[in-house]
Amino acid sequence: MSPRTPKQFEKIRHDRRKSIMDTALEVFSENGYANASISMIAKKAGISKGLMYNYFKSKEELLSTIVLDGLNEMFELLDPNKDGVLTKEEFTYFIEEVFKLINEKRTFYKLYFSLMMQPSVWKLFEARLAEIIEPFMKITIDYYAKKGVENPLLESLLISALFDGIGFHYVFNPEQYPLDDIKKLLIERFV
Amino acid sequence: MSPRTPKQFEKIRHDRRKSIMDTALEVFSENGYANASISMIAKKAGISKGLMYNYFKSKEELLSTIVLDGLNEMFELLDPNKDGVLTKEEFTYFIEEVFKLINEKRTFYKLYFSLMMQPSVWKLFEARLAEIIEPFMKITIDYYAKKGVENPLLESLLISALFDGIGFHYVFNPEQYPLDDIKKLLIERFV
Amino acid sequence: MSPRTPKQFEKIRHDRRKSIMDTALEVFSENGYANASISMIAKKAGISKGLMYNYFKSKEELLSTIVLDGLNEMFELLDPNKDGVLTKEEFTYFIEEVFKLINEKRTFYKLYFSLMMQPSVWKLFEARLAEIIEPFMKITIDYYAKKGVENPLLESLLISALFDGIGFHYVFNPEQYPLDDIKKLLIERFV
Amino acid sequence: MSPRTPKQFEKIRHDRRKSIMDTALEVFSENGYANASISMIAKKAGISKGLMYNYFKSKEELLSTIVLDGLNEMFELLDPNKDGVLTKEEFTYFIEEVFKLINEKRTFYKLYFSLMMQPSVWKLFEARLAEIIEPFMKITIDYYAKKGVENPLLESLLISALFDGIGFHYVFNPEQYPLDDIKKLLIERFV
DNA sequence: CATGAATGAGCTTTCATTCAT
DNA sequence: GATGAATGAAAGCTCATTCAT
Repeated sequence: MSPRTPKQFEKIRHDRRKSIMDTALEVFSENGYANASISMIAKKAGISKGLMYNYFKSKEELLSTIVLDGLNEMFELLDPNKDGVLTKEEFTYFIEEVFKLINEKRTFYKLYFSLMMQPSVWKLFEARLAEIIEPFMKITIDYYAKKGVENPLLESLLISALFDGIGFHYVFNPEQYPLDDIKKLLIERFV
Repeated sequence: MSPRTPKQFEKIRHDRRKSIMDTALEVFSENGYANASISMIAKKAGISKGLMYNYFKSKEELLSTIVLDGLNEMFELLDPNKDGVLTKEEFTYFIEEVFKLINEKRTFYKLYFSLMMQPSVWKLFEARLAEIIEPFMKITIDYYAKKGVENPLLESLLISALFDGIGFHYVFNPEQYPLDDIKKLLIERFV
Repeated sequence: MSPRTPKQFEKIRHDRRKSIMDTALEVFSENGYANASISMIAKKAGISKGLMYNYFKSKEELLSTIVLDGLNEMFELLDPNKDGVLTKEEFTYFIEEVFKLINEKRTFYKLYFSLMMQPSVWKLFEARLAEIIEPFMKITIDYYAKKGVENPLLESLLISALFDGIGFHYVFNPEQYPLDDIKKLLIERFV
Repeated sequence: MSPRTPKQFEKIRHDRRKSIMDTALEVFSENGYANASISMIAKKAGISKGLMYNYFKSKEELLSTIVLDGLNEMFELLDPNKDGVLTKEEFTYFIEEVFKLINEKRTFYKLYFSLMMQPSVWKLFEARLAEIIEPFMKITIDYYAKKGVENPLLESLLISALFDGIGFHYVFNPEQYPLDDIKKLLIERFV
């Protein structure tokens, strides 16, 4: 039982931080930000309220960390990282990724939607989201332009509206939504 | 000098009630239900907090009155009232109506989205909304079936996701969204 | 249809006043003073809140008028008005009167008990009540003294405690309380 | 320096809880439940309003804890715990106990009376009180039956009315009430 | 590092009272 | 006289945040 090394301490801190964030995401997403209390989160995470403030300096910072983290994951998942060109196969793959995202990050997505509707809160994340949406729009516009679609921008707006609309409906009623069929249809129709 | 007649009282009540509801819709929509306080609403409506409760017996009743009223208007705007058959022209007209709705009731639409994300609150309105959505789904499914589309249900889900997605994006950034162009494209593509 | 005479106006005022007081007594007694609202009373009395304030300048004044009036009635019912001497028959009659009072003024009695327990409110009526209790005590003490009871004061305290205790129990559970039997026993035992 | 141990926390909680209950009993008893505000209690107890709700989840729970606690003490003080038979000495002792109770728990007794008069609140405690009153009635009825009194139930009602009536008067004016003399008289007369 | 008691601002709601008509 | 819309103070309660230990 030698004393813990600094690295071990850091790992403990990191793990705890992650566990708080996971718990908080769940609680925020379930109850809405305003209705979720720090007490609930702390209890569910198995720590004291005081300790929470050791990891996040306010409820708002906790939220914003969660959201920015989530957006970063989104960014990574969606980041094509391919220098400009998007083939048909790549676009198909891309859509698959979007749907994987919708499905895997359902909880996050729910929170994201609920925040989006509150300008007062949303302002915090708008900029970061733009960083994700912009390349997404650019790459699809390029794709449609190359494909010879009449108005690539509109086409691109259409498919992004579809992504959000589908995500919205799915998150709202995940059990009965035919997500896979919709995905296939989308690939048929929009690739 | 002479006391107010019942008719005068009724007018006062009606006007005030309307003004409270209008203000509240704005405040709820801007801040989310949970974040909007009765104080904010009262101040913005230029009345005392107490008076609110002369008109609505709770914050929840205020919300629910606003939402049900809005859904009723939606219902009237969208109610096809055509016994079963939907021609191409009618469907075009129908889409026009939906976009008119999105545009005119922007504030309400925003509130509607934000509530959808909070199951605890949403339960209050689910039933009424179903009455609107159900005939909408039915009529579009029928339309696509008659048109010979392979999977009418999926097609219908697709277009309803589009409506919500577009509404979502438009509400979010109404100045720059090319709503009319999108509408034209939608009619071209989905009618 | 000649215009109403001043006397008629006065009668209207008097009747209305009485009706407000009766209603208020009921409402106060049923709900307790603090839980009874002016709105409830006005509605139940069939008049507007504003008019209430035409008859009583505050809720407290309404209460105090009711209580003092009730105490006056008590006073009249119990006032022996017999110059000093109290025969056995008169004492029996007196006890009959007390029980009649308990029974007839059940509602008032309930209010009276509930107020008695709140020093802050009670102070208002203490003096008037003393005027009633004092001759009551005096006359019973005299009675017992003449009868040769060892300690007339104690005996008098005992019977007045009994009156209140019985009233208390009866008011609390009027259906099952054997008021008449208790009265007979009391006369047997204490006259 | 070192963090507080669970035992220390428990002591803090226990002490504070007791202090709040003591203060609240006084305030409720002095002003009546409805007229006593949490603010008053908190101020008198020297704590913030918020803290109250760390210890009792509502005003009603605070009241009900106090009353049930008091009734339990009553129960213990009065619980005969003697299997059926009640001798003359035991009955005397029993009356002594009742008077001790009236005297020691004056504040509680006052609250108890004031609550009794408000059916809406009283319902909460009725059942527990019945547990106390029932054996009390039973044991005295048995006693009087054995003694050969003509109507033991009436006799029992009489003495319980006396207990309440005396308590009532004593609580109302404790300084001048000859509680001991009354007690002696009661024992002479009713044992 | 960890705890949870404690605070205080702000929330929803109620209601006696006023007053323009 | 009569109405009820309107006010404002105060109630019960919640919760993010602080801090002594």
